Amino acid sequence: MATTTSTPYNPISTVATCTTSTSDTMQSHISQTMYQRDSPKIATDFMAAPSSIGNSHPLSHPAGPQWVGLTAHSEPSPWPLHASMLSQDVKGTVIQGRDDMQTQIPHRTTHHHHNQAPHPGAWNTPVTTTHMSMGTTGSVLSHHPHVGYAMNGMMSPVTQLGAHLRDNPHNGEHHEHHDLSDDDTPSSDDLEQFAKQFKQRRIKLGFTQADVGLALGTLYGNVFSQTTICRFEALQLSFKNMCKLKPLLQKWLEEADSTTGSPTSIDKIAAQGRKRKKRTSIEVTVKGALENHFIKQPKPAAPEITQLAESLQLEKEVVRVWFCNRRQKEKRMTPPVSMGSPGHLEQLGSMPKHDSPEMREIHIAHSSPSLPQSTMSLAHSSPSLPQSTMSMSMSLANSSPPPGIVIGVSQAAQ
DNA sequence: ATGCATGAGCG
DNA sequence: GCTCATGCATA
Repeated sequence: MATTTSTPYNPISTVATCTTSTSDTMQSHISQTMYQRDSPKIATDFMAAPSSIGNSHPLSHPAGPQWVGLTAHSEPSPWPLHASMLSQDVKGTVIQGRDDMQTQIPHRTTHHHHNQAPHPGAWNTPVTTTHMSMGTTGSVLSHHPHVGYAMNGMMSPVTQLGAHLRDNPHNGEHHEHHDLSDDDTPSSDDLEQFAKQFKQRRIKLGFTQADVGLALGTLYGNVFSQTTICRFEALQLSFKNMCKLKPLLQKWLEEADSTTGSPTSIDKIAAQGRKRKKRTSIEVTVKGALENHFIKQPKPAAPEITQLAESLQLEKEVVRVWFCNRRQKEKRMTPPVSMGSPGHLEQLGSMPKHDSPEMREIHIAHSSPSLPQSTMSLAHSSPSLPQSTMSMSMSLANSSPPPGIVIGVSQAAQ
């Protein structure tokens, strides 16, 4: 059973095999530790990220219009970071002096993201275009394969990944993005490189992921959590999402780079919390069962979910969410590495990844999907299952591993 | 670093 | 009720 710790939310049944649960308060320390290694003890004491920015130029980005367009696309107005805070049940209120980090990151009140593309899976959407003028104007455009993301400055008009054309609602032909002076849709390669470089610089500059997230908030009004920055670096976001964040991070990097040395003035925005359901801890065995179902049916219907939930003694909602998350995970950009056929991925948002030379070891797999444990362990060690491949092949041949199935990917994490 | 959760948007 | 972007809480 799962440990669903009930909370102000729903008094769950009673299943309580708590494994983890209410005693969470102390955990914060742990995470702190982790972060520290990230940041060599920077000047970020407490809330001060070396904000190069603050004093020098809070928001001066030379290229004003740049992602204004972006924002327009996604969020017309800078969010009002309300300091409204609700008390939360548990939560380390401010933690020890230093790291601060995510302790309590504000989550912007309401609106923020509603920038989804009109159609799912359409990476072609001008996510980051400066001005999207492409509506229908068929801009022809150039898809010259040039990769160029410049650290400082703008990126070259990139082009496109040839892989996701298929989703193109228009027929597979991608057109849009014409090169705008700055970046357009970067290629997966660009993103990967940028992410890597970003991480390096960030660490060198002594910032933690959390610092960056906050800085983005003060700089551009867009606060992000440590989680998001982390995922960006690890390419664990959807392609579209990566594209959206890239310009921001790039900008930040430029700022940070140029203003090294200056102290920060980033202030933390008040954090607030809202009652949030306690995280349900699903047991391994149960997870295995869920994984199994997922392989067979990634999108179970309501009744199916209900049934499953019942048999697993989980709340229906928990199961539903689990599937949602699982599906989402499958769409991540991260390396379905060495996929057999990048071209025909289901629709994943995952990009046509090519194996990156450096990290990742691939394990060929083949365990029968019916083994929860194995599945689990795999899932465990490799956060990113080559699901697409996996699920496909698995579902097709439930026990005969097609050649080239990747099962485990271990990425090098800093 | 990642699991489960929330919520806007959408159909 | 799903997808997506995002994040709290955790391991």
